[in-house]
Amino acid sequence: MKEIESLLKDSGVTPTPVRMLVARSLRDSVSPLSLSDIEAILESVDKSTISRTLAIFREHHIVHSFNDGSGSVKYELCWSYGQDEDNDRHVHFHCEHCGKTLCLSTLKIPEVKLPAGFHINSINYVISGICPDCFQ
Amino acid sequence: MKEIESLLKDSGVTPTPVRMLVARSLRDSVSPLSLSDIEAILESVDKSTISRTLAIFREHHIVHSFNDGSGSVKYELCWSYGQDEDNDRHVHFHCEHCGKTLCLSTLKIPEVKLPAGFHINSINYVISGICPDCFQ
DNA sequence: CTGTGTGCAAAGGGTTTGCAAGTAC
DNA sequence: GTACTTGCAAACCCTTTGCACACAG
Repeated sequence: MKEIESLLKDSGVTPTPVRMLVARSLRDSVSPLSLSDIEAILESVDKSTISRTLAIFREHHIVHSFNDGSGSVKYELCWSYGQDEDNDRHVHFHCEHCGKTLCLSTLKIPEVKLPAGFHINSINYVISGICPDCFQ
Repeated sequence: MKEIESLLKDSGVTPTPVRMLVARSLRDSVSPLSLSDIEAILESVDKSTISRTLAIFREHHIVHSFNDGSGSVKYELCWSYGQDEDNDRHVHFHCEHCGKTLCLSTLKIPEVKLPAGFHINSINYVISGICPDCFQ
């Protein structure tokens, strides 16, 4: 597992205590987290600071964000940093019952052939439904 | 082109003037619209009414909504009403420059094979990038 | 008279910004 | 001292809700 501190440094971000905490929360979570998820985990850190931290992380491609339809944006670490860029293009599953968003890292997003002239930055592939835990 | 009035009636929704206007806005737009897009088109109609109208449309599967990452939910008519359900599972493209979201109706969302136990309700496939008009 | 539909104002949630105090170099 | 980081409060955007009036059957 990559060291959080060197991940930040290598990305050109000063590893302050708060930034380490935010990055560690994301690393230790089994699923992507929203700003308020992180706020709940790091009780002592202000949400505005978390917001700014996540913005910095995004600019430096330490995290990527996506919208799972839950109403709040979710963040996860870009572990593909420095590797094959496509490593982070995987499918997410949003459970409409428990509200969790799962990261199906083994499922790569199938690409489609766009008409000429479109330039792709990122792809958001979210499946909504009921997860195995919630399906009785 | 299907008549708006019969679309509403057939779906069990009373075709009031405001509802017709909202449905027509969606039908006449080349791209999916947000609540505030519709509010801007229908200057005289209150946003709360539009919000309630869209909620009713959603319940009756007259429109479907999705999140393009722009910050506001986009709506479009379900033209596949009464037909093959998968007709509406197509790809969207969100331009990060002009902010428009295009509906690539010819591109069906490629499906992935989920592990057992997941139950799919809907799939959201949005590509973000620069559209041909904005790419110099 | 009773249902339903609508507009206005206000509240709600999620996120960001202004500003001032604190910290590191 | 200078630049960066943080917390608090307030603002912001988008959407929904409460309430009262209007209208149709």
